Amino acid sequence: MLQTSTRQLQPAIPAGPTDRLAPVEPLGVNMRLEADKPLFWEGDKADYTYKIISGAIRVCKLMPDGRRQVSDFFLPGDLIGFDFAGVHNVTAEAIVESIVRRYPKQSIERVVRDNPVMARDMLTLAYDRLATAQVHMVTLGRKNAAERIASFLVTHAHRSTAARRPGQSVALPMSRGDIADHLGLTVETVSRVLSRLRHDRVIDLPDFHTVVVRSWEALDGIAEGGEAA
Amino acid sequence: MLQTSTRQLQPAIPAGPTDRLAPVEPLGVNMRLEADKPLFWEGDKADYTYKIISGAIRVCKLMPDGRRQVSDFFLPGDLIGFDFAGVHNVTAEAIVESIVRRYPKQSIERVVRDNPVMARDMLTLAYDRLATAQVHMVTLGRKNAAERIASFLVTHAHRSTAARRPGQSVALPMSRGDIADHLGLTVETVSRVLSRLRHDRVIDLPDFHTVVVRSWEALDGIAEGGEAA
DNA sequence: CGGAGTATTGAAACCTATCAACAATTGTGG
DNA sequence: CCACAATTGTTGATAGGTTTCAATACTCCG
Repeated sequence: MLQTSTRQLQPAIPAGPTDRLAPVEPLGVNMRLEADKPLFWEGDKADYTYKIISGAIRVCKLMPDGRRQVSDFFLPGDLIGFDFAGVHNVTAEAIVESIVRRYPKQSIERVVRDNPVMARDMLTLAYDRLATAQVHMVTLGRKNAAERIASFLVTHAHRSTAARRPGQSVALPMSRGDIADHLGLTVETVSRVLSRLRHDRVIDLPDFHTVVVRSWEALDGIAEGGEAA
Repeated sequence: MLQTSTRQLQPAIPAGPTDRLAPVEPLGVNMRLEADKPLFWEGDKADYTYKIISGAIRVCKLMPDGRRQVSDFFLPGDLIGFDFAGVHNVTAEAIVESIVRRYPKQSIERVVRDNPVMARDMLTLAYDRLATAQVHMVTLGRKNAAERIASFLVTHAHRSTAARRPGQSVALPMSRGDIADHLGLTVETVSRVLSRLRHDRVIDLPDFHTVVVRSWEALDGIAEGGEAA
């Protein structure tokens, strides 16, 4: 289960104009994280919040018998670990070698307390996350394998790539297993559906970690169950 | 698909000691909602936030072809509709005849802006919701039918009932269809699993809307995949 | 009492998981 | 640099759990 790869992603969002952490930026410390190394574990005391500078992070929960659910993937510019309960309720791990900037939660909370605009921003961020989770619950609860994969590709592309033109290449830093655990499928099913999408000329798969989208319309249609899945 | 029942739930949480809305309480207006009537629709402008006084609310999303995912159920004392994006991203409907107290979102935002404690409370609330969603994603993505039903019963009981003793009766205001759409199953599967749990002496089903838990240990075990599901 | 809606139960079909084999890739060390 | 091992991904055959289709029972109300 260990990856020893050293492939690395370039930051898609350099710093972001809407950097909500500007006031605490000087308190941040950059950290380098090797592939598959944890940023924090579920149950850990939540003393820090992190901003992803480069790389990619997966956030997941484990069942006692090892079954895993990846709630979400995070890319450069994203903030994670902002758990207000004092304890992380998910585990965060690097997918590839990543750089994250760590901020003391205490200082963030202070800014939230002193700065109403910041407080509102943080609330907006929290509700954005919740909205994302609600959309993903539809995927997990009501979509078939093809619809799940198509939804994932569209969503992930939307987050990681600005353009959306035919032939657009989308980086998939995560493994098939990560995708499977995100979508409630097995690696075999993920692989089969991707192969079928390639066979149907919807996508190309130049290598394991790249998807070239040939038809966004087809992908959108499949994602929402509009056409033959 | 219409329920015409008039059964009604008594408030389990009368007002709550941790009533976060105390400062805006006077601005609230009570509303009565018939069973199956919407409180708001996905896409509606989010001008109000609501506190459930009595009854039960389901929050859901619909796919174009009618497939439905119920993200969560809410009971007396709960706050809903606190979408900061300005637009509701889910639909909320009464399950049974309910009383909800409506607050202008504007006034809540003002309190959040002026009162740091309130801001922090709202953030905590938002992250509690996110944590709940993350737990439910494990259920949707990685559990089988029996584990899903058991998880739901344990979670719902935890929210609606203080006690947790053998023979404890738990009210299920929602229909089998609501439960199915919450757990990513069909009504038939929900019915079958409940029948099986009754046959296995884990629960009793005196009527459609009541579950008597005979063994919490068994239910907990099944929920986490600990024993034969 | 009757009718509509809801819930239960059964049989068959289907989608995805499981098991298994193989291919491709990556990393290691001679 | 190449051979080898380990990991990851793909593809095939089969099995199994849940859905689908169908029939019946049960409630709630008019």
